[in-house]
Formats: sequence, structure tokens, C-alpha cells
Amino acid sequence: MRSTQKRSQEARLDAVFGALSDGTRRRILARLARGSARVSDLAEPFAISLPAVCKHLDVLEQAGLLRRERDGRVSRCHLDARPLESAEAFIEHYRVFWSGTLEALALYVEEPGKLADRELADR
Amino acid sequence: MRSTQKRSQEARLDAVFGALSDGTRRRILARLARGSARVSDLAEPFAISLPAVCKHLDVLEQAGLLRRERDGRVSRCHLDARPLESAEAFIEHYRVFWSGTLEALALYVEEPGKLADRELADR
DNA sequence: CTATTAGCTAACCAAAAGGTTAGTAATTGG
DNA sequence: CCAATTACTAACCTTTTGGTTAGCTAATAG
Repeated sequence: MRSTQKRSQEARLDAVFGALSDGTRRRILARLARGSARVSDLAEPFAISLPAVCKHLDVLEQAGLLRRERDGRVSRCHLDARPLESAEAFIEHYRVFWSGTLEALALYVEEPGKLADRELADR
Repeated sequence: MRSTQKRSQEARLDAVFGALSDGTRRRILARLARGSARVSDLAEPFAISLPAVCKHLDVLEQAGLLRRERDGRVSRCHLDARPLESAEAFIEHYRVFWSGTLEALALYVEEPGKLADRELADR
């Protein structure tokens, strides 16, 4: 139960960060943020083949970041940004380590383990 | 100058998100958040070989998330979370799409392009 | 009806990712 | 000095990734 939950959350993070690790996919997400679009519209800015774009869409869909809604011969693609929330939550734990105000980091250094044990427990 | 001092922001995001897309590397980062550690210490929790861990450390180092400081035969590894700031900045642009308060999203829908053109221009 | 269009599969390819074992270099403990 | 430890390369293997071309299906325009 706990381990199952943990695994799936880990797999979700794998998929989301993996999806974000490619510039083409990030550009597709940026395009979708302006509104839903057809596959051909999404493919238009790129110098790669349509099937290659389809594979990128598959990756985004697997990560839960894109939904496809088939209407006739047209697939309309929508952004679903919700999986980004867990990705940002992960990164957010490290904010203290880059934050301009070093008070929090100093606090951490003085009391090691306190912050880490609470927010960075093995996951 | 041999080392590329200024790396494109896109390549940096590729590297950072790619580094985060693996659970082993995320666990290594979590460990480093508790303090610097030797390579063997980092490897200890994992059922993989030491060279495999070294490769993960290489990936993290390439992404700028880890610094190695050789002291004798020991490499001491330090977290450098600063590259996460740009990763979070990227994700942050999409917060409006998952945020609980839907006012901003509604605003966006009413005036498409306004928000997107300002914050999500393909870079 | 026919031709075109939109989106996909299938099959293939090269390169990268993630792992292994074996071996090497340098440092350190006995 | 000798042996063990630490971290790393080198070489190799398998799977995944990101791309291709060719071909297929379903829907639509004329």
C-alpha cells in the first residue's frame, strides 16, 4: 500500500521530468498554453516529421500533461498542467538551498536534519 | 577557452530535467540535501554497482546539481541546487493552469494570448 | 464516388541511457 | 613495504529514445 503509492508517485515524477527534458516537448507545452491545437498545428513549427511529433505527444500524454480529443479526423490537443504540481513540489523542497535569503540555509546548517528529515525523507 | 562558460538555457533545462527524471538520482539529491557525502556513502543505499552510481553522479554534475571535491582518495560531493531555480521558473509559468483559484485561468480564456505571449514565448 | 487530408502504426535505424565486470591509479592503514 | 580502500575508466551489453519512411484508416471536400 504505502510502497505501491510511493512507486506510482515515483513513476509519475519519472514521466513528468522525462517529458520536460526535451526542448521540442517544452515548446509544444508552451504552444498548448496558448490554447488547444490540432496535431498538425503543433507540428508546424518543427523541422521533424509528423510521426516524430506524434511520438512527442505520446510522451506528453503518458506523463499526463496532454489530453487528446478526437473529433472526426482531427485530434484536438489540450494542456493538462496538473502533473506539474508534483514536479514543482519536488523542486520546491530545495528552494532553501538556492534562495537569496540565506537565513533559512544558515538555520539548516545549525540544525541539520531538522528540515531534511521533515521534507526530504527517502521517497 | 575550452570549457563552455555560457551554456544555452535550453541545454541547461534539458540537463536539469533529464537529471531529475531518474529516481536514483532524485534520492541522491535528497541525501545530499542532508549534507555533503562521499561517493561510497551515496552508493550505500542502492543495489547497483559503484560505477553505476558514479555515472549518476556524472549526470548530476553535468546538470550542475553536484560538485565533487577530491580530497586524497575520497571525493566529497556537495549539492548545488541553483540550477533548480530555472527549472522551477519554467514550471512556474504553468501554475495558473493548475492553481485552485480559477480566476486567472478564466481571465486567460477571456483574453487569450495576453498571458501566454508575455510569459510563455518559445525560447 | 473519388481524391485529399489528418493522424496514426509499423518497421527500421543510430545514438544515448543505464547497467554490468574487470582493471587501474592514488591514498592510506597496519 | 604491503595490502586494502576509494573512486574512477574501459569495454561491453541491453533497452530506450528520437528520428526516419512507408503504408493504413477514417473523415471530408469537390
